Amino acid sequence: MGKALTKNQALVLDTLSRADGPLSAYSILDDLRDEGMQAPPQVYRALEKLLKTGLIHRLESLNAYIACRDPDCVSHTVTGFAICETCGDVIEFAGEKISRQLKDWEDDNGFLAEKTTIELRGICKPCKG
Amino acid sequence: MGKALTKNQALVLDTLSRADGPLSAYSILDDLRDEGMQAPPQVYRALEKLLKTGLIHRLESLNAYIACRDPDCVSHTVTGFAICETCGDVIEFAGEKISRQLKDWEDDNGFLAEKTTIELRGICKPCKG
DNA sequence: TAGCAAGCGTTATATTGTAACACAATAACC
DNA sequence: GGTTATTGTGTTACAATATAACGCTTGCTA
Ligand SMILES: [Zn+2]
Ligand SMILES: [Zn+2]
Ligand SMILES: [Zn+2]
Ligand SMILES: [Zn+2]
Repeated sequence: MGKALTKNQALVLDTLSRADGPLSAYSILDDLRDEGMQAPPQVYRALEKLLKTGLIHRLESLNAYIACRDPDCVSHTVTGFAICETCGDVIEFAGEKISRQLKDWEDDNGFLAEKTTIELRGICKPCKG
Repeated sequence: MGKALTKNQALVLDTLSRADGPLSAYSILDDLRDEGMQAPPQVYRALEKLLKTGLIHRLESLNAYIACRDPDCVSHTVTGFAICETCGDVIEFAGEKISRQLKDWEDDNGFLAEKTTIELRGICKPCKG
C-alpha cells in the first residue's frame, strides 16, 4: 500500500500527469505558481519523492521529468524511453530482453546495477511519415 | 580521414584522456586555465566537436564527459557505461546483443534512433569486494 | 582575391540543481 | 495523552551546468 502524497507531491504529480510530454523542474514550478509553489526546492523535493516511489521518471538526457504511464512499470527490471526529437513525444517501453542482456553483462563483469538508464533519441513513427 | 584537431580540441581531449574518470566541463576548464582556456564556451565548443567525431562520450546521468577508451568503439552500434557510485570508475562496454534487441524494438515500433544512451549506476566488482 | 565555413575569445545570461535554516505537520512510541 | 523522531515546508541564498550573441581570425577554395 503506497503512502498518501502530500499536497506538494500531489500537485507536481498532477502537473506531470496532465502534461503531454516531459517537463523541466522549473516549468513545473511555473505551472504551480498559482497553487502556492514558490521556489525550486519545493518542486525538487516533491520530484525526489515521486521518483523514489516510481510514480514518475527522470529523463537524464533531457533533464526533465515525466509521469509514469505504464501500469506495470514496477514489474519491469528496466524501463527504456524513446524520445522523438521532432515532436517531443516520449514512449516508455519495457525491454525484458534487454534487461536480461544487461543482467548477463552485469554477471559477467561483477557489476551490480542499482539504476539503469536507457534512452533513445530519434524520430518516431508518425514524424517519419 | 579524420581532420586534425584544433588547439582547444586537443587540449580538452588531452585532459580527458589523462583523467582517470569522467570530468565536468567546468573542471576541464579549470584544468586548462594555464593553457589559455578562459571561458565555458571554449570548452563546450571543443566538447561538441569531440562528441561529434566520437573521440569522447557524454555521460548523461552525470553531466560529465569521458574520453573513449574502446579501440573499436566506432564499430559498435551502441555503447553502454557502467558507473560505480563508490569509486567513480566508468566501464565502457559494447552490448552487441543489447544493440540488436534495441533494433528489434525500433523496427517493431517504427522508431529511428539517432543516439542511444545506456548507463548503469551501481557498484563495481572491486568495490563489492 | 574574394567568399565561405569553422573556429576563436569574450561578455553576459539562461537553465538546472542544492545548502542551509527555522518551523510545522505527521507518525511512532511509552 | 504527552514525548520524540521523522518527514515535509517555506525561504533565502547560492552552486553548477550550459548557451546566446557579437565581432574577429584563420584556412580553405572557387
Ligand atoms: Zn514507468
Ligand atoms: Zn515524433
Ligand atoms: Zn567509446
Ligand atoms: Zn567501484
